[in-house]
Amino acid sequence: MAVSEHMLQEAVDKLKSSGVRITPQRHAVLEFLLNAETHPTADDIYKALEGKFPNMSVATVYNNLRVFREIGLVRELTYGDSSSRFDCNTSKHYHIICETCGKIVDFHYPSLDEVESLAEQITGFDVSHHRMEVYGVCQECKKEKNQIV
Amino acid sequence: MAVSEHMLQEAVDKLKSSGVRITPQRHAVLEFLLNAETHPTADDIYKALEGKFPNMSVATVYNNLRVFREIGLVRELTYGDSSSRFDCNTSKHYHIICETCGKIVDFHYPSLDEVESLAEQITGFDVSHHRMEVYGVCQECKKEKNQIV
DNA sequence: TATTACTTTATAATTCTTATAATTAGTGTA
DNA sequence: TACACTAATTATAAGAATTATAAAGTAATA
Repeated sequence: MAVSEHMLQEAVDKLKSSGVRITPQRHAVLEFLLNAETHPTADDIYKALEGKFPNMSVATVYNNLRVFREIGLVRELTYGDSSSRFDCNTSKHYHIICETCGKIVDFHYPSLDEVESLAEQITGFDVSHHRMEVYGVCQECKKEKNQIV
Repeated sequence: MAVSEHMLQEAVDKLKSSGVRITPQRHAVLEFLLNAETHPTADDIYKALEGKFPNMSVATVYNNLRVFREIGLVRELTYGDSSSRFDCNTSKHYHIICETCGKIVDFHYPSLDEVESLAEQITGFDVSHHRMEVYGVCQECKKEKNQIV
């Protein structure tokens, strides 16, 4: 129970007010996501909940993630070669990704409103949001590299 | 021949100096990418070159795109639900994407070196680069929306 | 020209995600 | 609480994008 019950309750309320039923599976996926330190894939979630719900289908995980995303409880992060990762976007933040081990670390920075407004002026789009990721090599992988050399 | 022969030659030289053979298929993929106004998918490229190379395999397109990417001639852009798109990253720029029709438009902005150096300080990563996309609705789709209403 | 290593081709396999249909189970109301 | 309505879950299959494999072809080099 790393995360406050409050946040979970808030999320459940948001689902209810959107007419979404609270099933045990759905509740478990939501709880897992809120407590996740990492940014899990659908399969991570599936594997984590297999013990509690031996009959659960992968489709259920995907269905629920889609519902959460549509309501705005969850952000879907898509990167190069692997599967999507899911993140509870409670606070605005960016991600920095290790090119060696794939680790994703949160990283706060004042939101780039300036970029959005400039893009709007240049392109004539109605801007809704933006995404940004920084790539590099994390400290652990740097150490390993040095040891090999 | 929208793109200067110079750029193509430069790219070919870069491949040669990396020990990569210049085959007709490889040359064609490269040329197509350099001339592309859009940001094509692997399948776009495959379809475009089918006429010239009736026996070409999709795997060849993927193989060559991987080679180009590894050498740094091409950037792979991954978005939500569809396939990767490929972009010759000759000049640093960002993309703005229409949430309605999926169109991708280039968009120049002073590179955010500040973000990179801050991220480096906070996280201890060795930063190599970053990506950013702005999302919104393009002018054409805005017009259509208004007409429907 | 012969050899070697790299490429292409054709095909199969993998992986991630979505669709389908039947069954199960929440939720509001009497 | 029981009922009925509808949504959600399950199991399975299908789909799409990408990668792996092995055989055949081809460029580069001596």
